Amino acid sequence: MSETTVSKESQSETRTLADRVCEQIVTAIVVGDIPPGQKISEPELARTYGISRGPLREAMRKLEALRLVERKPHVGARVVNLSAKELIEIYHVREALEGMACRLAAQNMPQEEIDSLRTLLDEHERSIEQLDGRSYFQKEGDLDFHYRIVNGSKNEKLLESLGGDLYHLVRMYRYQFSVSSSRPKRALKEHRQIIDAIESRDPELAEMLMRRHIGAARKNVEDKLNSATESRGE
Amino acid sequence: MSETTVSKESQSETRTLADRVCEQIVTAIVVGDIPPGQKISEPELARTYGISRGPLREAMRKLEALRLVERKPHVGARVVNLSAKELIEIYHVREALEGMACRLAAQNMPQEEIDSLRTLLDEHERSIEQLDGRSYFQKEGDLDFHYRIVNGSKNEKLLESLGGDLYHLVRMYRYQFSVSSSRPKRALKEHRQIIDAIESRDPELAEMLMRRHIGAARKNVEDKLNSATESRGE
DNA sequence: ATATTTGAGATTGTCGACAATCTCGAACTA
DNA sequence: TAGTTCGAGATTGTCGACAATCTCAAATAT
Repeated sequence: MSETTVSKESQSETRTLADRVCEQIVTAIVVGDIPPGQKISEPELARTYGISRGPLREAMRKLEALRLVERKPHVGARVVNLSAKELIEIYHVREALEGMACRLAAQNMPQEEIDSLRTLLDEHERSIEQLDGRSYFQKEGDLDFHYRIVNGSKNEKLLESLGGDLYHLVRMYRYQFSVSSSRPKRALKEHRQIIDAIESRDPELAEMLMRRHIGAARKNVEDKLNSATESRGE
Repeated sequence: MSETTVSKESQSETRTLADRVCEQIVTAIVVGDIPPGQKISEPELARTYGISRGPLREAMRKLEALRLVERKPHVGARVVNLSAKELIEIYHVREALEGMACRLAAQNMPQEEIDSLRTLLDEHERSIEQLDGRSYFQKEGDLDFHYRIVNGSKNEKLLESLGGDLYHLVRMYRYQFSVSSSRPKRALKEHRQIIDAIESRDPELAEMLMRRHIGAARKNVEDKLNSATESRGE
């Protein structure tokens, strides 16, 4: 798991057992080891991770807060199964939220963070040219970029809303459908345009570019979903 | 507590003990019975509500997800104490999110919900004229309006992001600072303008009015906070 | 043969107790 | 006297067991 997408409390290594297991389960769900829609048995998972049901239940609560599992009283927990509609909804929310984040980043992001982000984009470019690192960067690197923008907005509540749960869902979707952004070079170019606008301290342009960028990603997702469903005759 | 601001799982009366207690604590925190910054003792709260520590800990997890309490491992939980900065941040997030919600509502809100919302606004007007019901509607009624708009957007993820935690924080703040919206009549007028735009199926206008409405509310909050802090010489 | 009911099995919710960790005041030292 | 160290007390984290509830298949009735 990439460190930059993880909230700050991970720095203290004396985290509680429930928190560590929760993080493990998050990864297991995101990468598909525990498939969507899978019913979760508490005793079974507790044995799997070698802990008791107490901490595991706490972890489940946290997963529920992250919208990665849904629980019904006296029935049990299931891993979420994103519908196409929900996935599109998430992109709409991101459009609004990250649009604002980008505008704020153009006002508040420190120069050093901008420089660091440019370095990250250079790494992305290299990993696109040499295809071996490709899958990682397409899956996680893109969200790293977006996370840093939101972080640069210096709006804590915005970071909570986006990073709290939406990003995990997006990550899960990408692994689940193994979607590689159709044109990584184009995405990289758009990322560069966005960081340019931020460095120019041009809030309106930055917001517009980010909204367009996410909108394009949404359209890409819609197309893939459509072609997938109609080929399955659904 | 107003029923309309509560998520749908409350319909089944066979909720789990932890969920019911959680709801009680939410109310206690929002209305200030448990003041912001207060340290929460698990055994004490468990005795207060007549339950064991198990369910109470689950309730605490849920409260943490609602951003109403903050927990540190091996230290304990405290009720959040919103800083002025965070409060303003919340209004910014609402501006972006509810702006989009309003645009979507103009496209998707069923006519019957629009009619129902107009009825609600009539009630608000009556409660403003006769001052006795005033405090309730200023505290909760306004959020009822906003909640219905978001609900009318028919975007589930949007509802989760806004209704999940932000609204509770706004409610808490209003009770805590006992802020009455400075000009309830003006707010009511703006609400009517917004619902008009939605019924006219004019997404751009609806979004613009909502953003302006929340922006004005934010400015109002900023002014109150500034006058409050400078009078205290902080 | 289909629909309804019932009951065994498993799962979740709840509880009390023990262990690990932190807090904070008192004793001690420079 | 001020600063530091140490330990008693309280609090949180973890565990295993019991009770309440749901699931689902088998048996019965129509």
